[in-house]
Amino acid sequence: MSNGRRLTRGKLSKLTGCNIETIRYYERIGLLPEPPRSAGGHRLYAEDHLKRLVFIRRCRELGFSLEEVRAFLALVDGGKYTCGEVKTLTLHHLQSIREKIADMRRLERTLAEMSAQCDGGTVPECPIIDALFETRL
Amino acid sequence: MSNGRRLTRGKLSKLTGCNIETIRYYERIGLLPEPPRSAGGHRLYAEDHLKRLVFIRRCRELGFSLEEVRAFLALVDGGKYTCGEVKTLTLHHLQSIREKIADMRRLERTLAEMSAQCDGGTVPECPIIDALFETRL
DNA sequence: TATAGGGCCTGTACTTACTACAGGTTCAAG
DNA sequence: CTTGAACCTGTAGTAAGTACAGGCCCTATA
Repeated sequence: MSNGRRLTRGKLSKLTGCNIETIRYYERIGLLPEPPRSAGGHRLYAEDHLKRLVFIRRCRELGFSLEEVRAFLALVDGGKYTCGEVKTLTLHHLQSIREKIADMRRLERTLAEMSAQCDGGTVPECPIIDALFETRL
Repeated sequence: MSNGRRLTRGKLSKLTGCNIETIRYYERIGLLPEPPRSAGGHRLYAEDHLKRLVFIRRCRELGFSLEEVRAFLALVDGGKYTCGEVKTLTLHHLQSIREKIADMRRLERTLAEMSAQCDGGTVPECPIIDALFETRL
C-alpha cells in the first residue's frame, strides 16, 4: 500500500544508492517524471518515483544503456507491452554482453602472452614495448 | 631505413586505420608531436609519427586508457625505462581487464536467467520486468 | 520564536575518447 | 589553369554521469 510518505531527493538517493545529482540528471533527460514541489521549491518524491528509480538503477547495473532503459519504461508506461517484446530487448543486450566478453578475453590472452615474454628486469629492452610497436594485421 | 617520405594526415589515417579527426585530437592532447607543415599549412608526417601512432592505436586496441598510453610513451621517450616498469603497468591493466570480465560474466548469467524465466509470450505480464522492479541487495 | 547548519535549489562545467560538422584554404591531377 | 578532393581551423556533440558555486529552504534545538 502506498503510505503517502514524501521523500526528499537526499532520501531517495540514500534509499536507492543512486547519486543525488544523478537523480536530477534522470529528471532532466526525462527518465524520471518531475515530482511535485514543496512551497519552497524542494522536490517531494512518492513511492512511484522510488519504484521507477530502482528499476532504472537495476537496468543500469545489468548494463543496459539509458536508451534501452527508456525503451523498457516506454513499454511499461504504455501498459500494453508483451513478454515477447521485453525478451527480445533482453536477448539483444545479452548478445552484446557476450560479444564484449569475447573481446575482453582476446585482450586478456594477448596481454597475458605479452607479459609472459617479459622478465620484468632492469634492462631498457622490453618485449612488451616491442610488441606494441608492431603493426599487427 | 627512413626513406624521407612525407605523409599527409589522410595518408596517415589510411595507413593506421586511425580516424583522421582522431589524429588531430591526439596532437591536441599531446600524444602525437606537432609535425612540420607545408608552405600552405598542411601537416606533413614522417615515419616517426607513423610508428608512434601505430603504438598508440595498438595500446588502445588492447584497452589501455589514453593516460596509460601517455605513461608508456613517457617511459619510451625518457629512454631509460626498464622492463620491470612496463611489466608492472601491463599487469595492472591485465588485472583490471580480468575484473571487468568477471563483472560481465555475472551480468551475463543474471540476464540469461532472467530470459529463461520469460516465455516470450504475448501476455503483458513479464518476469523480466518484475525482476527489474525488484530491489536486490 | 530565533537561529544555525545541513539539505536543497539552479545553472554550468568537467570527465573519456573520440567524432562531426561549417566555412574557408590548399594541393595536385589533368 | 581549373577543379574537386583533401586539408585547415574552431567548435559542438556523444554517454552517463559527477562536481561544483552561490544562494535559498527547512527543521531541530535553545
